[in-house]
Amino acid sequence: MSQNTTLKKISQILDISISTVSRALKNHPDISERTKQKVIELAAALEYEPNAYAINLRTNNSKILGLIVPSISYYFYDTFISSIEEECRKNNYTLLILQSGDDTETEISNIKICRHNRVTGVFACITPNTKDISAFLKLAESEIPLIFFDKVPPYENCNKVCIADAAAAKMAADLIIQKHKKNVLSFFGNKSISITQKRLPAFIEAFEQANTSANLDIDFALSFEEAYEKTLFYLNKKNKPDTIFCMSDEILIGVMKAIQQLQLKVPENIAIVALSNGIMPKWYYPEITYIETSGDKLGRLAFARMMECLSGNIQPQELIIGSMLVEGGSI
Amino acid sequence: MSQNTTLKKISQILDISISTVSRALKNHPDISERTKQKVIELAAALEYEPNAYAINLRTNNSKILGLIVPSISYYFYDTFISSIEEECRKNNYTLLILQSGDDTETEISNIKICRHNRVTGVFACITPNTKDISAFLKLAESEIPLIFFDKVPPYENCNKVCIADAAAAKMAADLIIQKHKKNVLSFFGNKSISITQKRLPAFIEAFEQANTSANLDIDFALSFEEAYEKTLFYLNKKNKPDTIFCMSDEILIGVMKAIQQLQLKVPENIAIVALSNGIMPKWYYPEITYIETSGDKLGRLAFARMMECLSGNIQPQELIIGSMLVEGGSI
DNA sequence: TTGAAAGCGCTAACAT
DNA sequence: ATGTTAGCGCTTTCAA
Repeated sequence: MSQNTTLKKISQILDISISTVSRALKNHPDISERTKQKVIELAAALEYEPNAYAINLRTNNSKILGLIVPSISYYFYDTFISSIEEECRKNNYTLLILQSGDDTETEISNIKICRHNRVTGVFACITPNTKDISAFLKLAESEIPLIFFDKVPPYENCNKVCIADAAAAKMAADLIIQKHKKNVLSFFGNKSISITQKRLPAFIEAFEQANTSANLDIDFALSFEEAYEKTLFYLNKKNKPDTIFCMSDEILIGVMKAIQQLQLKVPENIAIVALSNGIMPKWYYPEITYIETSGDKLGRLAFARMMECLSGNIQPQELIIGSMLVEGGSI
Repeated sequence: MSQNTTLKKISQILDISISTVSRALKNHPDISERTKQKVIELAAALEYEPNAYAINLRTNNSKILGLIVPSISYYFYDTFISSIEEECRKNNYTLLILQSGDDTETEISNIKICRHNRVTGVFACITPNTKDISAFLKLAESEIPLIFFDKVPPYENCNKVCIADAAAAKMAADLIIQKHKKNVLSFFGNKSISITQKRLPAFIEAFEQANTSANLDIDFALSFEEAYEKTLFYLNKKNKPDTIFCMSDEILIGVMKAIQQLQLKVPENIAIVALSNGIMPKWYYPEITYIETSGDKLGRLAFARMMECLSGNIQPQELIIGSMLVEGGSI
């Protein structure tokens, strides 16, 4: 029933024109109070629901925002997504969430879905395999505001919203140094993604500047399984690490599995420091000490930037959000 | 640019009528090959993208499916969502994912968003707090197919797609009995949700039927924190359990945190069995033995059922999907 | 084989 | 304060 109530129907019942009904429902000042009331009442009674498609066809404003992300779950994005969702709800936008799953073809297809649904703007976090971002840039050319977040392309001329990757990595390194750790194993993610490219050098530089005698091993893991395998390997060596740094939750999971297997005590036998949005660190005992890379704050910032773009402030900008140390008991 | 290409524009350039262009693009048999080719080429060159809003306004078919779920991440739903997404992509549907976050108001607002965007159908998993499902049922009254999945309401006359909750719980119980466990602690989730109501009695019944001398403790945990606290409590008792059953991933996380804290060896000191979609059990060492409640298969089934509803097979049905034992090393 | 025309539901400029 | 009208982009019936 609510599906069929239209302005026309209301206007016929009330024997007034369609435009009067339209105006009454929008609380237009021209319309008399009496008419307004009649219309609003009837609309409520008939459960009138404006036809979003007609509105968009007419106004060219879908009030849908697209969100393209490698994966919805487990790691960083869930808090980001939740905060964007909340903002959308507050501001009467519909959020269209699309997972690309590390697959560039699906990513392209997701961009098409955004176009097809004529989204008002797009939030995008690129997959580790994304080299060619021309399909994304075309959105921006079509005047669809585009905001990259977290894993962003190495391209200057676009909107980006990132956490302070370098600063966070440095904080982690400084913490480890300050605790006088002597043999540090640090795991980073895919070398070709922006966050690794920012975190890794900052981490190394912090150690160099500290002028410490600590040994620093750097390795990479692209999945939790790989982090697990490699951790086992390192912890079975003669000169085994006293500290492991995990660039991401994914890595943390693998490292912790290996530590469980070897029955090491944290932090007595091995110290752990991670970069995380803070959900998984609480799943372990002792809770993991981490540098918070807040998806929540990042989401709010991205949304605010989107609103700015939509209201005309189009100059590409890169925004950075700070992070902070959250102490668990793992170091 | 692609934003502005319309049938009209193409028709003007080619000096033919709009309807001919429309037909040519749809490969309508009436149109000559020559015309078709010309049109298709030009459309490609101008990056023509059909206006979904105009189509929907005309045809009343949005090809958007809504998915309303308590939470996108961490636990069961991600595999379910991914498989639905894949089916949608294959079948040219857009999936609108909406999180309710255990909040009934947000859930209602999500239903409204579905209506507003005139979705073709809705998949819904209700929150633990949802008592009143009338807003959902109204969708079905408006002839929007509605398929509940996983956590479904206690209401006969609607479509449901569930895992074999009772059978899965029985499998877990049988496994524990067969391993001659003597002191079993079992954690269940919120008593007011359907899956608990199905799993709990089946679990208990399996023990009763087995006529074992084993002691069975039943308790409930609504969050991973609660599972953690309660596990600590039970494991510090004199007569401590030799086995813990976890009804969900959420509970498993809490239980495992307590086990880490107490430095118990799995399965020597304590055995674990869970119900899970299989992602988290692999995060622990030894990997957790679980009864698979496959979100993936459930998603495919739900989608297939949706397509059936859309093609007219509207009789409410409850579909159940089997589960199976996946051995880890935790019992 | 192609074109003309109506209409989906709505908004907004232009009457009155 | 209210009505008339045109048109957003598309599909589809009817006509040629």
